[in-house]
Amino acid sequence: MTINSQDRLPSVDQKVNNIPLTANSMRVACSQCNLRELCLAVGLDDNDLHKLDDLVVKRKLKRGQQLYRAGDAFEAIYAIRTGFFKTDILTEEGLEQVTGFQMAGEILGMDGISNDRHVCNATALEDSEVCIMPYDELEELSRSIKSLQQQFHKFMSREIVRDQSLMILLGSMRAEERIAAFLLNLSQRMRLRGYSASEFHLRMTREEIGSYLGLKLETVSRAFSKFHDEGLIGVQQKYIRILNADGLKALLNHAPN
Amino acid sequence: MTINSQDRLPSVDQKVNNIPLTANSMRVACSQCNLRELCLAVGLDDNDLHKLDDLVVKRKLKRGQQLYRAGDAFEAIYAIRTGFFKTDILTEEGLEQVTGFQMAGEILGMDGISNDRHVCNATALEDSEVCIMPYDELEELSRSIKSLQQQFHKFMSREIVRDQSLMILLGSMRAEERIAAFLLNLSQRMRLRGYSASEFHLRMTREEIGSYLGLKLETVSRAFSKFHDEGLIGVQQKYIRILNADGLKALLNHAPN
DNA sequence: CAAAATCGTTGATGACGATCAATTCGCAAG
DNA sequence: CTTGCGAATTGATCGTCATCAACGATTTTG
Repeated sequence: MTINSQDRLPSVDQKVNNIPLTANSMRVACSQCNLRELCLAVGLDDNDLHKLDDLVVKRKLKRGQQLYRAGDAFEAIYAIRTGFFKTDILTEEGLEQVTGFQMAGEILGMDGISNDRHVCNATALEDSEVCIMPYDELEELSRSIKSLQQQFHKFMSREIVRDQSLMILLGSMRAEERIAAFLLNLSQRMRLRGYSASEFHLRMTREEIGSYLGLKLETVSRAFSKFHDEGLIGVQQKYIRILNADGLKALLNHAPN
Repeated sequence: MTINSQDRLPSVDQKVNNIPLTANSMRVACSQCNLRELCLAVGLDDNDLHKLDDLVVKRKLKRGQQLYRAGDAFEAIYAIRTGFFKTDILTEEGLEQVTGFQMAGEILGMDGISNDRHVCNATALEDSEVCIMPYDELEELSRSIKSLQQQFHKFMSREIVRDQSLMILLGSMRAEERIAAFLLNLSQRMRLRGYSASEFHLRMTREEIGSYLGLKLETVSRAFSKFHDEGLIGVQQKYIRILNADGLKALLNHAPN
């Protein structure tokens, strides 16, 4: 959680959005990205896709590196090409609160638009690659490309809806329901990306899951063990198998409160 | 909570965005609105302001009327001119979960952009007036007016940030901290609008506050009573006076967990 | 490979807030 | 004025999850 100067790339030579164009940050073509159906590029024709290409730059991050930090000047939003991230906020008392986990095709950084500064930290939980989209250029381009504008607005709105689902989870579900919902959500997002929905590696710790769900790590661990005993899931540390998805879903419905 | 057919305006004559242009829904000038510094119109010059005027229509709602419902087709976003609203979602089990309280100058409806349908209900908690901004026209106009585009993006981003603050509240604060934070937030927003920050009427019930904060109504009531006994606030039903704002703030800081 | 550190599991106990219940208050309608 | 109803308050009890603590497993580091 301490700030490591290595997390930041040195400032040299040619730069795009303050990131040097070196081996780990280079031009990339949206037109050839296999995520373009998940990403901002949805629905763009070839011509427009090339315009988007012109403003996108790639950057690689090692596990543990931060993409941006709370307080950083807001310059760009980021589309995840590969890898896995968490976003978190340090509360007044210095406690970390995780606000989300993001995977390929999802957009990071939109929280920064409101005040020209990021309000949360974004950290790679595994080696990852993002597309940097300088915000002022994106704004300009989206004034001339209607479907880009629409897509961008949909992404922002989706973030709002996502946050509200989490509010409901935090405000009305009990511990085991939250965990079940969390696992099902992850599973669903894996499926959407063509990965197995029934087995995957968690990239985050129990503590991070707990922080995200408003629970303590012990509670998360206990719920995993209980689900395991009931044959709902298989658990081996971070390797999870969903054995009975319907059983998990059943936990969500008849909430006692 | 039941759906009352009176809530919907009848369909007659000339209509804008499916709302008839009658006494309670008429044209209005952003250029002369005293909220324009809070609203989407921030930073527009006179010329652009008039273009915005052309697409905005006003609508009045009585207390208890719904502006839109979950599942409704998304057609417009709404700026509150006067009054007070709540947004809520009905969970699977039929429980109401309040997702926000909105007052003059705030924007409603942005959740609908992502799927072309609203995901929550918006209900007037007192007689209110909103500006209807048809979304496709707003999108088009914001392609030609840069500062409108920027302002709109900031509003969406602000909504994301707001939701995340609430996630932190729900995920990490105890009951009394939540209530204190809630009162201070309301107070702050009243001040911003030129009202007294130290005394105001709550427009929502204890149950709605509880739903918003992830608490039961009894817990809300008890916290109010306790704060009252400690001289932090004055409480007479829905009439609240903030007697010791610093005392309330102090509750937020040294959180035991 | 050993040592250290991080992460995860499990048990025992207790606190916070939910739940159940009774009463009071305020307001609208008859 | 009375009646009725929703909203709010207050008390008593209970359940869920946090906390404290010990141990085990896994990964990292020198």
